[in-house]
Amino acid sequence: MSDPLALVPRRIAHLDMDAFYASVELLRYPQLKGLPVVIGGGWRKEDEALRMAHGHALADIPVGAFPLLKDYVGRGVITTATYAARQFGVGSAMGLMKAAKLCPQAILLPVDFEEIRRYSRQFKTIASSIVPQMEDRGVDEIYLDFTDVPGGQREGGRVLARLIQKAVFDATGLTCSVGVAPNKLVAKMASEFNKPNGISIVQPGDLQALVWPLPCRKINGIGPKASEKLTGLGIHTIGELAAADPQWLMGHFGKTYGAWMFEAAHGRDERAVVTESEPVSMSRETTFDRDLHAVHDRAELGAVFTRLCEQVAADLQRKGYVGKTIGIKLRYDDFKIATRDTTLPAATADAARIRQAAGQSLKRAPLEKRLRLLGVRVGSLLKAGESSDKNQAPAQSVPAPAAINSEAQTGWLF
DNA sequence: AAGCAGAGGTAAGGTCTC
DNA sequence: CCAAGAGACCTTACCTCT
Repeated sequence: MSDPLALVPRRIAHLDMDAFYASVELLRYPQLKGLPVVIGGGWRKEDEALRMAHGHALADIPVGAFPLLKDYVGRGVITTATYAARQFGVGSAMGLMKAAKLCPQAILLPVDFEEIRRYSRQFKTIASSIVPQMEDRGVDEIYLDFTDVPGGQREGGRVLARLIQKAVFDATGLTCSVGVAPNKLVAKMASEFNKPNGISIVQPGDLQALVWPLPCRKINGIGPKASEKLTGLGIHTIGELAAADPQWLMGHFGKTYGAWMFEAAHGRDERAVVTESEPVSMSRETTFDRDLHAVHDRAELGAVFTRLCEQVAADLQRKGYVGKTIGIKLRYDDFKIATRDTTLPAATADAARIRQAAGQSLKRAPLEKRLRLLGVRVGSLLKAGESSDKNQAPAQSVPAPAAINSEAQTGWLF
């Protein structure tokens, strides 16, 4: 695919569904169109009531019957906000309490994961039926390789992008934005240029005009930390980053990351569109309603801990994986995070074994401060069928049976 | 016997993404 | 006094084996 001798230059598209979670809800509740709506938070009684009480005619539920952001109590964040809500300054990842101050009258709906997955599958099926080289990038995004698709080069990819947009809309009623560029990096940026329901085409020569004026943060891979550090070094735009000395960047950001940044600023990216991949880890985590203390709230914590292990075990079994690195994650009341891992001699998907190993991990973490979040992760995954035959390994860190007993003696339920 | 280099594993922390 | 959940990947440190 990424044949360097290819006669035709690559044309890569990035497709991003517009305000996906919110748009899916608007399909059910068209009466909310144009109003500030945010999706997020946890499950609440009134949400269930909303859907049950009015049952079959969702579109007839009066706007006044919907729960409002200002009435929310809890620790959730916003997953998606409609464009009307974004006018008020609320947006993804913002705490709901903070958002309620900015836009109290916004309607708040919970995420309906089943519905989201349904539409997600639907738009991906449509897109891949037109462009088979599709890379799944989560629930609302994909990359498509236009290069070898007949007509994929026409107008730089605009014709094909338009076709896909229309097909997705006809099948789902949802709009998306598409960027087409010589590679994934630039296509990803381009899909943002014309949101919502837009298409933007970037040719190699357009980099200077379209990309260089943007802040470095727009590069997928430069997050808040790196962005902040760049600003401190006097680099604000991608153009400035491109003009920086690569050696100097490597000095400040490390060899790998510094070199990558420089390449990215020049719009260079050779990554292929990857049509399939295996998961590396699976995890479950939860934030408590209130901060818990390991000693004082021992029982509550133990119950949550067991449930997380059962959930992750069920996830593994359902998807047919086993794993041997069992980890826990803690977030303390000060938001600091601690993780601990234990590697088992053999991969497992058994809740009790995961629980036991996770307990080993947890015992090694500091438990003085109050806890806000607890998580359980299983890594080093293998397909459940294939036993890990080779690499039965030194088995160094096997928790000895004695450790299990001593654990029982401590009375500490982990 | 001791030391070193390289490979590979493991553990912990951090960053980034949607 | 706000700030979810799930997952990927990177760096650093340390260990063991050869």
